[in-house]
Amino acid sequence: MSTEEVITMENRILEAAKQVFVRKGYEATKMGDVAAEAGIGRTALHYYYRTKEMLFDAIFDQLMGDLLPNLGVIMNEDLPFLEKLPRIVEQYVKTLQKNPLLPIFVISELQRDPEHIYQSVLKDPARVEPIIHLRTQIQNEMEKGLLKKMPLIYTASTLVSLVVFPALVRKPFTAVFMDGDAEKYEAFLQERIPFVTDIMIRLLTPDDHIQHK
Amino acid sequence: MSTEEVITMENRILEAAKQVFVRKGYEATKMGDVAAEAGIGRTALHYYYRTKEMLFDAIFDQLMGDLLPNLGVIMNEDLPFLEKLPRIVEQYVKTLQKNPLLPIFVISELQRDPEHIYQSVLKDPARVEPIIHLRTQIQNEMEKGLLKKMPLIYTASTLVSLVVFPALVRKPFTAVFMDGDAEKYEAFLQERIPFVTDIMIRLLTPDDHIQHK
DNA sequence: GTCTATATGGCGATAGAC
DNA sequence: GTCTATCGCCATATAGAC
Repeated sequence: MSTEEVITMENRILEAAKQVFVRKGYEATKMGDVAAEAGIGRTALHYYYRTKEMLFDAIFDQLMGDLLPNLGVIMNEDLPFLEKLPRIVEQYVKTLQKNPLLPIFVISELQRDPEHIYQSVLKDPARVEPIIHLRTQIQNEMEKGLLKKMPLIYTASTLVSLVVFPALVRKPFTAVFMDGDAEKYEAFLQERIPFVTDIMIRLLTPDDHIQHK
Repeated sequence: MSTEEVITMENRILEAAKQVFVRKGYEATKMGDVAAEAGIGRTALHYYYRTKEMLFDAIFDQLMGDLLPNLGVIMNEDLPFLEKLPRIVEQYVKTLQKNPLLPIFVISELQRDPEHIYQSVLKDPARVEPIIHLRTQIQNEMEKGLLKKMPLIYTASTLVSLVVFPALVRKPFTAVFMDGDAEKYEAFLQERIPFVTDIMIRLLTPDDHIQHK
């Protein structure tokens, strides 16, 4: 599947397009911007990709793929959910740190053209399966009393909110809480991993295991 | 401050502009879109607002103001933080429900032109004061041992993540978890208020008050 | 004060030169 | 296969009519 990174014009363009589209969003990106980033003329770009939409489609799937790297592997491991959880959070946070602009890009695209995202995720079973598997596991463990019973959306929304949102508001939070020191904020995101894990564990541990009141 | 809502052409345009800018974002909004929404000719709009930027500036502050309505009042009340918290969460969630598209609009603008947001928030002391006051209160109560000690950003990021993110991903979450039933999702956001409050309270209650291990 | 005809510029796309 | 000259459209902006 990996064709050893040949440095063709195509690849240079795709790399440039990824950068620019993610940084500025679809609407604000002009073909000229991508051309400049790739170091070619504005109209020359049209030889390789006849329309803006085609160029965008070419990079979109790759970008989506960046978001679920080793995550699928972890989700499929044969461990109780509460033991998987720390590794899921860690992997999730680190993936978002490696792709700092991706969350806002996805959110924006979700607004501009929701179907596009849905299709991209749904068309590849490798992207859906781990999630389905995890959902089934959670529901099973709730049945067995290993996890506190609650509608799945409570679990999902809490986990995703806690992990994704701080990455999404990186810029303003860095400005407000870190005096603009970007590295300090990245360090915070790291330190925060066990903190988030802890919240989730407390949330999902059945009452009879911890509570006493 | 409220000049009794005169229905002038100006007001119609501002109302139209708010709608369209929030729905489509700055880049994707064309002057013609706003004109159509206001029911006037495309070029006629330029009489009232010479440039797109000027029109945008005219509505931007109003939009920001929508986000902090009664929230300031609550923040300034003279109650222990843990008792304020339920009301803050409730007010916050309800404000975001009344302005469903605002969160994503703000996030997008934050990417496009961060300074603009900062200025808008900072220039009005009424918008900053309650936050400063709340911050001071939290720090005081942590000193006194009424709240568990932790860096402020942990408290802030957790609260804001839990409240804002689910509103931000309304669309996809409704599609995935509610079979597209928008009302069910809004109901979920409501039910979720005590759930979020609970997480925050557990997070901030000092160990010696609840733990026994 | 309200609106329109027209100018100006930029962007995406095509046809065709090297 | 690689790139450029050029077209045509659409959006913003202005000058000026009613």
